[in-house]
Amino acid sequence: MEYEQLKLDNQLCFRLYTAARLTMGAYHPYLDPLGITYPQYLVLMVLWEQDKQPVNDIAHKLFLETNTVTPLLQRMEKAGLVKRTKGKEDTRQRIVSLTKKGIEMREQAKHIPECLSNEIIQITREEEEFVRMIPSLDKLIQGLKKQQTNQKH
Amino acid sequence: MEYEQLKLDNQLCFRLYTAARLTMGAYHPYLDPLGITYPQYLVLMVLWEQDKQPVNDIAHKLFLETNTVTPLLQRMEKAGLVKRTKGKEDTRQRIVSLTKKGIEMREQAKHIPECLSNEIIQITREEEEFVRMIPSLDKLIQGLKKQQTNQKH
DNA sequence: CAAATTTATATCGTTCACGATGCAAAAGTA
DNA sequence: TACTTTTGCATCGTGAACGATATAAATTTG
Repeated sequence: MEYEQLKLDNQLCFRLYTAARLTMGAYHPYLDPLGITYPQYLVLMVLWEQDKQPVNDIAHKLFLETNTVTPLLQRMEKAGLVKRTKGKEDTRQRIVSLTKKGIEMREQAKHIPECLSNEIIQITREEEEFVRMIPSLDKLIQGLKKQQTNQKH
Repeated sequence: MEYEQLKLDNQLCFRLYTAARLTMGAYHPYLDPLGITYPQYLVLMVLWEQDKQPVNDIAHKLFLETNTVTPLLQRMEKAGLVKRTKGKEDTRQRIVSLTKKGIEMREQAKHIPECLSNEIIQITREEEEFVRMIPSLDKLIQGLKKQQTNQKH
């Protein structure tokens, strides 16, 4: 079986890729009414935890590149969720802060994590094994992140 | 802690999303020389396993929508990897088949899965716990897929 | 202090991903 | 057989994701 490994069935990455897409899809019923996308929801969670952050910090916390986050923030600014102001000590920075609308959305989003986890329990009849995946995923993420930032030089 | 669950740290989906992106990134050093992307690699794996499939079958095996796969295949056709011919019994179908170039690429790609799994082992110093994630991810994928196809009516 | 380098962000081009819509062929129905 | 519905694929528009590149401000260096 020379090509046995080249089968979809045997591949972890394909499963991660698919699981991530479908899980993001599961957020649709909750995010559509708020008029936001999943990546925008991630940005909001970062800002709800700590308001007024430069683009770089947000990107770093989401493991995204700034050239992904910048247009994302521009769309969110157009939607009235955030403001982007020039930094005071460092004028190269853009400090991103929540608008009233962005702050208030936290209240509406409060129950989303619980809803999602309930859905996953209902779908899979098992929560424990997903909680158990978390440390493994973290290890993978940290390792890949380190590896890939090293590769850039 | 009213908003405790609205923290990135507590979310499985964010980890899946990030792990999937970074893992796809880990394929870059192997796929760039072949001139293909990760989703194109997935399509090739589907066709290597069984040549001459309609668009719908490919999309279904990858858990993607046909309106994602169609442009993907068009790009792959332009790159000379696949041919798309009209179906004979059902002329609505487009049968996708590998070209010589597409077939030959299998030989060059043969070692990619092994390389990737070696990298993950090296990065995380542990393979077992990732292998253990596979059934959980499959359960999640199957459950979400069923749920989301039901939701469409 | 001037020049070179680094840093923070933005812009551009390409590829996904997918909802909405369109269209022609096939299948089901009156 | 005519009509309706379904199916298979394509097109369009929007929003990511990211490599490459640009630009201005800060930092380092000579």
